[in-house]
Amino acid sequence: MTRDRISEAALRLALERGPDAVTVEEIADAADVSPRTFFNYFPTKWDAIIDFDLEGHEEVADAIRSRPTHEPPLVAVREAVLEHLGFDDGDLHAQAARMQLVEQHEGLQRVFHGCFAAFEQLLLDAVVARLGPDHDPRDPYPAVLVSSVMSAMRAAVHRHMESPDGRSFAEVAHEVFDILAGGFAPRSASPPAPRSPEAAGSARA
Amino acid sequence: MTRDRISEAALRLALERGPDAVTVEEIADAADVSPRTFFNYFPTKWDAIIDFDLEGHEEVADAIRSRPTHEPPLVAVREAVLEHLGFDDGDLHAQAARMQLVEQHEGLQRVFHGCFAAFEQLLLDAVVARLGPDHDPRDPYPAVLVSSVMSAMRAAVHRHMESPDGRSFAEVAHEVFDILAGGFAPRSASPPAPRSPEAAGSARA
DNA sequence: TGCAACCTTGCAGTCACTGCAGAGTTGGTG
DNA sequence: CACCAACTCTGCAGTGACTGCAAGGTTGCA
Repeated sequence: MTRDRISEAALRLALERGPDAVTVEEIADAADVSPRTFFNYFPTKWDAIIDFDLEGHEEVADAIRSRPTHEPPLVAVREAVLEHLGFDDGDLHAQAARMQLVEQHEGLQRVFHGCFAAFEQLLLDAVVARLGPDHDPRDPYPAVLVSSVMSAMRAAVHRHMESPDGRSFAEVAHEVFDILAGGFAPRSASPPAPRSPEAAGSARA
Repeated sequence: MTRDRISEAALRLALERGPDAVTVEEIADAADVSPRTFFNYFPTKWDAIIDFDLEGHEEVADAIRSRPTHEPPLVAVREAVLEHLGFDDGDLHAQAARMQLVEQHEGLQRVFHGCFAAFEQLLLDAVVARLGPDHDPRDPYPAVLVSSVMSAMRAAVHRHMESPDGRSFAEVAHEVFDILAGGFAPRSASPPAPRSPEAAGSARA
């Protein structure tokens, strides 16, 4: 909870004055801890603002591992991600604020991408595990798959943040997964392709 | 050339002692400049080690813009990237050293991903431009496409660095693009799918 | 000779971040 | 109650990254 107080104060102050205009000392003050304590919880100022927590994400990796082995990798990842990353609106609101900051600030962008990369590594391990020990470790397929999924999720989050047009996050996420699964085939029209009901639950059917 | 001397010294020293054990002052000394001059060329120590230069990459973006408009976006990006990112072995050798550092060091990883993201933005702008002004700006397709291509390139670079088994970088790059174009379809076997000659030059044919 | 543009530098200062060692709780054990 | 171990928080001192400013040197051009 000390951790939460710190990251909360960090985000709030960063939003108020901009990330660069906030010092660690001020964040620590606002969170009622000493500057030294700040660094017991976060390695850098940027990490406190982003407050990326990998613990919840390990569930996703576990979910990938426990999907039926006959499933194509993309489907397994898709289902695991969509099931366990069920962003509720509360999350989304805080995340939206962070996103806005991240977009504007290069230092934050770097940290943000780094955090995503850490998550990516978790997923990659899971996908590789699914493929079995006799799979060629030099095969770039799993890495490309996982990276692309992460990219797609990033795009979905952005897309959902920037223009709140009523579409749920799940809808956008499904759309981007369809783009991946379709091999980036050119679409006839730009408006979001309506998804057939059975496609939504394809892997479960 | 001052810039080159600095980044060269930075990379060399970082390789010798590890990135954390090198100070800006030492790098500046090794490059025969003052520490202050160092910061005239690079905003941070990590940037000097990575020395990511966007200028060359704008060519790729231009190439995307000038591909025939009837080409599917993925093909246009693929051809533009493969044509202009023709890593020669000299580049690859220096890059390999950097990669090795980046893998081991989290701070460097962050900067590295940030640089890639900047490149990504260039490509994204180009792809969007190709789609024309009447394209729905909220369509996540271009972002997903470009991100995935970048992911694939990263994977290709890693793959090519880690296990030098004689395959050229172009071969690996083609393979990862095929993975994207195939919608991540499960492959029957893991060994790298042999590519037919005409597929290699597909878009040019 | 003088001027303008550019590169380089020193200086002073702020702030991020670290290792260490001590102080304060808390909870369990004799 | 006395004792101890574990944990959290804190102060301090120190290193090093990074910035703004103002000055010196060099080049090239009128």
